[in-house]
Amino acid sequence: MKTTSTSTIPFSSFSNYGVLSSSATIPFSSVSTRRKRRHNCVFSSSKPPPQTPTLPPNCSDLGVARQVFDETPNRDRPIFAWNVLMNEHAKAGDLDQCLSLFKDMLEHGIQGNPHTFSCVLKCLASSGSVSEGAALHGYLVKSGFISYVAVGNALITFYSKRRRIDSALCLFEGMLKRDVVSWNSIMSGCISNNLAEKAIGLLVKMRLWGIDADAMTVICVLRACARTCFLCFGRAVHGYSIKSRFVEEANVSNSLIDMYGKCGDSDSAGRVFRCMYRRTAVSWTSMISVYTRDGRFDEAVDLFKRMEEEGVQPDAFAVSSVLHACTLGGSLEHRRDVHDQIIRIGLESDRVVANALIDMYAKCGSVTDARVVFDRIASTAKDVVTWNAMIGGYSKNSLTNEALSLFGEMMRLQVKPNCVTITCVLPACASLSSLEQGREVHGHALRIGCYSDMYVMNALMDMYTKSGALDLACALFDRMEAKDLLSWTVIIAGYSMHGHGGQALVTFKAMRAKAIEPNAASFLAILRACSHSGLIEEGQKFFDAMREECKIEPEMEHYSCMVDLLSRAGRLTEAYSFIESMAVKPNSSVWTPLLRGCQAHQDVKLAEKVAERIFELEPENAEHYMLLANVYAEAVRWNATKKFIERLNRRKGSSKGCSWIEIRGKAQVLLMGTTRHTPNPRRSGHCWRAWD
DNA sequence: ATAGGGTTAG
Repeated sequence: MKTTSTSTIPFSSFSNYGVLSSSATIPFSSVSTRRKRRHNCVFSSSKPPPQTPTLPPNCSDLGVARQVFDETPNRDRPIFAWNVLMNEHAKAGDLDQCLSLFKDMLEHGIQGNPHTFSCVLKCLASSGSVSEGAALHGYLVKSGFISYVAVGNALITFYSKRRRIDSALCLFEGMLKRDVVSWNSIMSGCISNNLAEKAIGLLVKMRLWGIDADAMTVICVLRACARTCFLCFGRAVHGYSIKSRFVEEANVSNSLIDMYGKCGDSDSAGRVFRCMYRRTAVSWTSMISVYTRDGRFDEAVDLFKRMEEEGVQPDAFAVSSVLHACTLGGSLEHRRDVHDQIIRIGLESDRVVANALIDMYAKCGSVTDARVVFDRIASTAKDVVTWNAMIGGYSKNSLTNEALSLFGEMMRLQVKPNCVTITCVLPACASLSSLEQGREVHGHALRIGCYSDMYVMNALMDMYTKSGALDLACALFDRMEAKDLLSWTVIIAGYSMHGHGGQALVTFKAMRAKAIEPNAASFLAILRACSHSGLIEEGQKFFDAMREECKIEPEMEHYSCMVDLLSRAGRLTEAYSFIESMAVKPNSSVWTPLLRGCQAHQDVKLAEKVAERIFELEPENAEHYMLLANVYAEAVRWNATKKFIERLNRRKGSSKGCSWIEIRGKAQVLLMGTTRHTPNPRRSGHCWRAWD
């Protein structure tokens, strides 16, 4: 080892080794044994008849093999036969069969060999309990099998996959013999257990130990770079993989694309993609995701279309990722094209694809289309994601009753909800202010055990504040050990909603004291609190702090909140000049609070001026005319009211009729006709309405 | 024996 002096930058220790001569030409031709994805057809129309122990059709000889094996007397069954059968069962995805064979083996007093144990550990890693694996670990130590590297490696993977990275690390440190696979396994375990930095540290150590990296090492390190956004190190690894010719391996290039994309360098990702000698479906999928992450949705969709043209059959992954691009920003035409292509390829019946389709249609506002896909999936084939996507779709589109009734159906069918389900359905309870339903969902959350899920806790608090139970929201807030920005924002908005402006201010300060940086939404919450409680100076201070200290550009809602704040306090001219000074063109939501202020403070002259600006912006919205009519009425300007209403009724093409009556010395304006712009009943103020 | 790509939440 002569590289110790340059080891501060790990890559330099790479470059000292140059090209790895022995394994450079055909480094990993044998690694391509990837688990085959089973294609689950979920649509009821094409459902195959149910059969109990399912074996893939091309593996029916496994059944025969098993039969022969079972009929053979134990003394004639070599250990090799046990291992082969166990491996085949594991490969077919039948882990129970594999494990029960192992138990039979032990009962027959047959001692396994390293192959047996790595197979069993693989099964336990994907389905078993930690205690079973730990028991086996104990046995392996006692029997001495632990000294086989392959056995130790399999144990590392087992502990990593069961999220016991400490045990994996402890085992790794204690290993007497380690090979590349040991290092790759522990690095990969660290990465999937959120210890990507540790993985990079391990790589440095590995180089110091003089162990040569292989293609898998490069793939692991690239994943660590992607996780930590360590672009410069990722570039160094790229350089190394060119020198070592690992880059010729499609899997390495795919990881490079992913790394560049996740580090925000989509141009480099594109360069790697274009330079590839042979692109696999994974390469295309990775590149589609890179463009999607970068907001280049059209390019993502184009790439998907090109994929098939260039002879690579898109799989469920490619399709799901392009659907994600369509969800975030594709045109209607793109969505139709992609859906047609999916049907043509025959992937519409894949469960993940169907779920992505539901999500796409729901997020793009066509809940009906989403529901069509949802209904086409056989009820036995629906998974939690399917239900969540549909319920969440209803929630997001303000179809609260549909969201709640679908959740009810899910419960009736005894589909087990998860934390995501809870966050999908809670907004529906919140928007109905239905404390009863909200509490019921809370009960489900308790039963599932969502108390450590931040999303659920925030959604619960939001629901309680909106259902009038601020005290319950506060109790949850106090009990949370970890609070994020959203938790604070929800509780500040809650105080604001219930008129506790002072408490909102205190909470906002407490949040900043914890070094949590407010965003646009939390500023809106605190501004609303100031406006509702008449805290004018404080509101102005927050508005200035938002722009100057936090460098957040105010959105229309912030402006309208400030106008509301000033207008309520009667500082109407100030509000007017505030609007005039805005950097962006104000819309009607900024003007209307001022018009309401004019009504409350009976400033007819300013009201007329403001109203004309609003009429220009939205001439079709009857609400605005009503507002001005009410200003006149409020100020007991009978003639003006009458004249204005006559003007309204003369308006060409107006489908609405307007009238007014006097009750107890006050004018009440009546609007008749169909409502294109459904008014908010909470804001109706002095007007009465007679619809149709 | 080890690895990479996708979907649902605020």
